[in-house]
Amino acid sequence: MEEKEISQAVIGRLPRYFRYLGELKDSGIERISSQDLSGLMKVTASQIRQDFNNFGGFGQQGYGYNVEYLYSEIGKILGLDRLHYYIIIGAGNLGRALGNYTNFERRGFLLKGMFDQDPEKIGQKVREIQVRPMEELEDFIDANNIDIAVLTIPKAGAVEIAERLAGTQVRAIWNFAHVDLNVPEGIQVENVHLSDSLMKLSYNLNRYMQEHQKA
Amino acid sequence: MEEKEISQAVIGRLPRYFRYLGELKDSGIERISSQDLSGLMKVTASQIRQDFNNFGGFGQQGYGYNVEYLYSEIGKILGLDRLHYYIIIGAGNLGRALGNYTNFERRGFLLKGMFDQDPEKIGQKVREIQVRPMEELEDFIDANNIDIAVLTIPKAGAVEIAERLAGTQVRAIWNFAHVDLNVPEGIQVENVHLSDSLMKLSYNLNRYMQEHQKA
DNA sequence: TAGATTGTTAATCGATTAACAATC
DNA sequence: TAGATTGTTAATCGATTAACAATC
Repeated sequence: MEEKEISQAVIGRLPRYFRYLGELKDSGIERISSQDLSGLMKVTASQIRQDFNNFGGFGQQGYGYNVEYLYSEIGKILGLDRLHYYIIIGAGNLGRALGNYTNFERRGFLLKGMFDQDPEKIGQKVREIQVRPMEELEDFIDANNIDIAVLTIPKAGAVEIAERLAGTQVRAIWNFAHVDLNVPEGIQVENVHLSDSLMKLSYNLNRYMQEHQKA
Repeated sequence: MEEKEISQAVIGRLPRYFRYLGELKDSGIERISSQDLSGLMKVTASQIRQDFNNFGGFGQQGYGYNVEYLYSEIGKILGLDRLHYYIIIGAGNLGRALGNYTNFERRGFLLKGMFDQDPEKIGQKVREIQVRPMEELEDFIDANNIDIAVLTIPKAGAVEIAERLAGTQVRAIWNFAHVDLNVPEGIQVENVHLSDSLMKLSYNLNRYMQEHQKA
């Protein structure tokens, strides 16, 4: 069933290519060589060509890559050519912040619902979306063709909610809870562990200061 | 000046070790072998031992690792044994969400100030912290021993603000703006590109669906 | 002591970079 | 055609895993 199986290292670089190509496109640039893109993005031209060739040849010898075409192809690879309906579970600060972040809509990610277990929060509005009680989760997912769930609840409840989601048609969880979810294969999980990221920054900060004998 | 230079792959795993060890500690477990930790964390025992040995031997043959000791050592490596004062630049939804996230305080990251250029936002409060105008940035950093700046502003202004920060004592930028900052070496940048993360999830979701011929 | 488990070296695997023939 | 630049193979580099001697 598997195709060639692209490594996650490559996938992880695609959004950045997509961003740079979008900017090139917006500034009216028609074509670009791997060499020029390399200079811009500070990665090797070799890596750029290898990465793109994982998906078949997008370029042309002697010419380079057509910016608009490449942009659109990478968008397709990333699944941005179709709509995704998502819900946010957890209407706390972070959940509401993400719910208000309208940029995702531009990429085809449409917020359909928000959920929380706190009676205080139920009924509150984020943009046009009303916060719903957790009891309605499964029915709502069914009725609204939800395929992505964003988890912005404390770690305590996250594992259990992930299990509930596994029983629905949701096939992707964007997990902001600071815990590793254990979901059946077939459900994709992308973790955003903010405190891990902060600790990494802290490590690099402290190491640099030590190496340079700061006060 | 460089020491052994630990790879970022290893650094990236430290916070997760730290989290698991904290949980083990909290449940009263005194010691653990790389093998048992391996089962728990779903990484190889070999990798665990290699990772820890980058920093010198924390274990003991025939015994394993003392949970409390290892936890505290990794904390030190991550720089969590000292206080970090940080500011948030950009008092929008995300900035306020992060400002309200009190868990960082427990790790020694103390929010000292918030900044925004929008006159509407200036004076607003997040916890005890009042949002300040951008003009006060440099003086405030100086006066309050800030070493970390969190950037939660739109990409348009981020590059310029990063340049301003480069002239201050700030030595680490936690960047949520969707743009690559160009700072002098010596300033650490950790990017959290949420839309990149969402696109990665989208890729994996779509690939899986295609492979499994969903409707 | 015998058993367990680390620390560390060696082997493997995968990802990145270099090189160059194919070709526009 | 000559020049440019890809696509792709080969070489290198780094990270992960396996193996085992050291040692608690």
